[in-house]
Amino acid sequence: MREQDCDVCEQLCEHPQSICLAKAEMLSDDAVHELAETFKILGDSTRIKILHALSKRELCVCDIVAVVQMGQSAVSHQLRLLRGSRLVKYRKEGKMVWYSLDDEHISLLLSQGIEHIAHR
Amino acid sequence: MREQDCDVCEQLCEHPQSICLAKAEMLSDDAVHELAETFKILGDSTRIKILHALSKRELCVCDIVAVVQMGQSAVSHQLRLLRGSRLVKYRKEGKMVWYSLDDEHISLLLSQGIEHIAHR
DNA sequence: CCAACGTATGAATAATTGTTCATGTATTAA
DNA sequence: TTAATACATGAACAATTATTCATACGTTGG
Repeated sequence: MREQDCDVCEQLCEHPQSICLAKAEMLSDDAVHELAETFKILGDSTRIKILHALSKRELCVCDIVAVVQMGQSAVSHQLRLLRGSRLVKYRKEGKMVWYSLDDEHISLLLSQGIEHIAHR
Repeated sequence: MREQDCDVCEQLCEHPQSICLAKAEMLSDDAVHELAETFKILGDSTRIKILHALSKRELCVCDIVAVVQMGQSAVSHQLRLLRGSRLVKYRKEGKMVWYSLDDEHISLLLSQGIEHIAHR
């Protein structure tokens, strides 16, 4: 989209071209929503601990419980959310369920976040 | 830390070495909290829209209002949160305040997230 | 089959969060 | 100075969320 394609109507403080371009480039509602959902899932201390632990090695649920020091039920609820956002995957082995990060994206997202907070 | 450094006490389903290693590698409470806070801020549709728009160009508040189509007050509140997490920076020019992403990390975080949701 | 273990889930509650409304502050122009 | 504009903020309310408790499910060993 070229800047010229944007209607230019003079109005108070607004900058119509910027607004029009920004609207044109906007992500779809679905994408925005899914993105927000994903980050929302990342936005919890318990889940960050779980993900960070899983970024090093596969763990079964009761190991995760021991690592993050929360109740088994609470951990299971969080794991469900993490599965729902495809941030973790799992495999069953008898009674146990082994969790790991869904792919390397997730590790990258985490490190990117760690870099952000490290930068001051 | 070597695996051998970990106490190995037999216990139900737990894998003491994994647990011990995971605990040793754990992020500090502060880091975990700050990381979670940062992602939590990213985890809202309105703020995603704002950040995505700002990833293309600097915008003043009333442009942002027009782009995300929310009340000025709501946008201001969200901008405050974004400033608080150092996700955006701003400069004043007369009556207007121009916002932009704080640094390239933020863009990367966004694209990383977009890649994640794109991967199905 | 039964009991025990590892994990998942529904309901309830407490805490957190987003938006709106009303109002406040800072800057500019008249 | 006054009025208008651009933006920020406090309080209140509705909506969402995390944890706990109780219980259910699925697998294994006896």
